[in-house]
Amino acid sequence: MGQGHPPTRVSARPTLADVATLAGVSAATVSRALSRGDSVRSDTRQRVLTAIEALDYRPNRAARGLSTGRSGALGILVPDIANPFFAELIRSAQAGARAREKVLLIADTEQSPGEELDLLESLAGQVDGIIMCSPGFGPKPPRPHLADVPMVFVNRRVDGVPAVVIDQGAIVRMSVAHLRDLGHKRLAFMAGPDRLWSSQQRLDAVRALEGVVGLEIVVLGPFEATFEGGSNAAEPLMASGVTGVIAFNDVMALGLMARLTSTGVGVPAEMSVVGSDDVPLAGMWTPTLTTVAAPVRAAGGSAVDLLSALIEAGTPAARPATHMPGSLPVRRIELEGHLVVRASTAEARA
Amino acid sequence: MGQGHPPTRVSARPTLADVATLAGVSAATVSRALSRGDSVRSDTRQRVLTAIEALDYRPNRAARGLSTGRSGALGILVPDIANPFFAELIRSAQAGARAREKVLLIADTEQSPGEELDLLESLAGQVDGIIMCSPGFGPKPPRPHLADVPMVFVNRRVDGVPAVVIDQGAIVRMSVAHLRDLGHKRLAFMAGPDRLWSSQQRLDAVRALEGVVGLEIVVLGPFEATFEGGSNAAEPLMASGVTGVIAFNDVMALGLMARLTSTGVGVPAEMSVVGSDDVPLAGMWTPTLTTVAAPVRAAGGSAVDLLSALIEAGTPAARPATHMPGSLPVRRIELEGHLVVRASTAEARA
DNA sequence: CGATATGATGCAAGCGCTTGCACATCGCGA
DNA sequence: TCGCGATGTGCAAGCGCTTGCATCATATCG
Repeated sequence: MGQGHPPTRVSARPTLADVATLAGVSAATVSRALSRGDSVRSDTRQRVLTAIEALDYRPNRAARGLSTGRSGALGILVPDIANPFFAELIRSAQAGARAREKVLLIADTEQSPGEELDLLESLAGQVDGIIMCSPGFGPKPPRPHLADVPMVFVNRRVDGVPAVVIDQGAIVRMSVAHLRDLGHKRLAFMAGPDRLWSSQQRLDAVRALEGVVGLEIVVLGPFEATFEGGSNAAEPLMASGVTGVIAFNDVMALGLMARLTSTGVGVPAEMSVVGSDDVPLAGMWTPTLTTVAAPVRAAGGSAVDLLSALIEAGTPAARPATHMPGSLPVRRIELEGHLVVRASTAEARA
Repeated sequence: MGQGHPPTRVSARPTLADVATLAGVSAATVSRALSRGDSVRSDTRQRVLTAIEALDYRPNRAARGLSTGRSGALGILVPDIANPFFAELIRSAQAGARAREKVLLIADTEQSPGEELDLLESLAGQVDGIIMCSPGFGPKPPRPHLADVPMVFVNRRVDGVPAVVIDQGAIVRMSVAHLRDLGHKRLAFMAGPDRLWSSQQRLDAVRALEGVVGLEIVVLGPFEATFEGGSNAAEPLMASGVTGVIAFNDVMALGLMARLTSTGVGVPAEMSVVGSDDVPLAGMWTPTLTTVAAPVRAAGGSAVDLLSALIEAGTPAARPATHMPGSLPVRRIELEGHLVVRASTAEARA
């Protein structure tokens, strides 16, 4: 390509130049009218806009990208698309991206840490910034050239990397308060995998609560953050002699309830169960699950906002905060969930 | 951008030219070594490859795209990312895309037909081809300029548009055969939404089966293809007096079972239930669900294959089959699922 | 009323790559 | 020995856009 067609433009898509011609201005003006609408007289812009409309012109992203050095794409790395939590996160991120006329590249690590690095690298080459929802590898992005692409974490706090986090302590406190209000005295906390930041945070919150609220909390686990993991918790749970349990997330709670029910333990009659996230299934299960709804949509949107700000600022996330103090965007957004009371919790037996 | 830096290249990413210099050849040669490896002497290519390695060079997609007119991206339009069926489809499509060094742009219509058109249009501008899994609008892509981008449908048959379909008749036949083998004489078929191609196909298959296999099949519905939709089918189902039911998909089957169980109807003791798709949840439910597993991974992979072939052929899907007969790629791929027997089906009561 | 600051527009270069064509080189048969 | 087709490389144009600078028209001031 790139060679001299004899000037037989058949019916190719219109270009900037076509618009310019029709509007009677130069390509530069059209370009400016499109980007920073200022610096073009408003009647000129009007003419340009009309021409664009008339030709049904749409800018060529590749050309723009080549010129600006930005692809107009954002990447998001998740551990599992099928997980409703991440599916929802993706949706909201996508909505945010669309609103900014950017596209979202989704990479699914399928829970594999090895894959994760690979994907991260290949993403890094194609996008202007990355939203990391995958909790896989250690605290620092390993390969040096990755440091060049702005990045924000979701539900993971790493020194100096901007993040959107859901307040894990609040989740625990809400759950505990709910159960306490129902008269439960002895509670269990079903821990998720140690490697998850959110899991550690919850544990910390639990520990901070032990004793001080006049009830006993026993920690079970860790268990895998899956349906199966939840099932596996049933036995130790029953052995612990508590009347209420707080699960690390809904899927585990569901697994737990399934096992409980099938072994003849009544929920909530004999055991109250609280989940976390409020996945759609939580409202469909029998019994429906009391849970702390995660502000997922907000999280996705915020992540995109934050990332965009970072990109705008041309800040490769790791730049030392020496120069231009104060000019950096917010580097951390904290969100809070809310309790959704359903049928899996009830008053403690007298 | 695009302006004369005083030649102070700081530490920008290496370009083709850098590689060329290091390898002692021209940029053209490097380019050729990278694309069609023939037409370059093998020792030359070796030198080029070494240089690439040394510089950790990676081609700039925008530049390539601008030059070739191809973005190297594929689009996939799904009605719901969170639906495990589509999540899996996306995964396999993504794997296929990756293998071809292409990226996958995912668009989620969130079940809204209006949104769908919008998304389709905006996708069309950014990708080389589209995989349509969303069953929304009528038989023909509406806007004319969409006809320019190659497209393949999944589980939807449209005149002249290439497609990957899962044999719906086979699903019905397997399910029926299974129940018949268990001694059931009167069966119900729980229909999905009329607008779905797959739903219509199943209905046709059911009708074709009525009578001929010596059993009675009553058709219920249509119901929405959701958990709730399944629940709603419980009442008419019990009224129909059958002993076995074939649900349009797993999610509906699960909804049905939940309602059945909660109203005291034993599954499978009093009612055998067969689903379709084999979503992960099917194996976790109580009781576990007998279902016809859909060859989803194969479908995703095939869709990418088919689409790539189409793109390669430069065939905008609608070109009349006049010239170059036989040179067109396969236009339809048919896949078959298989029965997974679990605990939701049992022998008919004597 | 001429000099000057200001804002709007055009010019043209260049982003990093692909590719048609021209050219050099080689081996071969005549 | 020369001519000739292959074969392998290089040249340079151009993909559609952005943007620094020059230019020009207009508003502002002395």
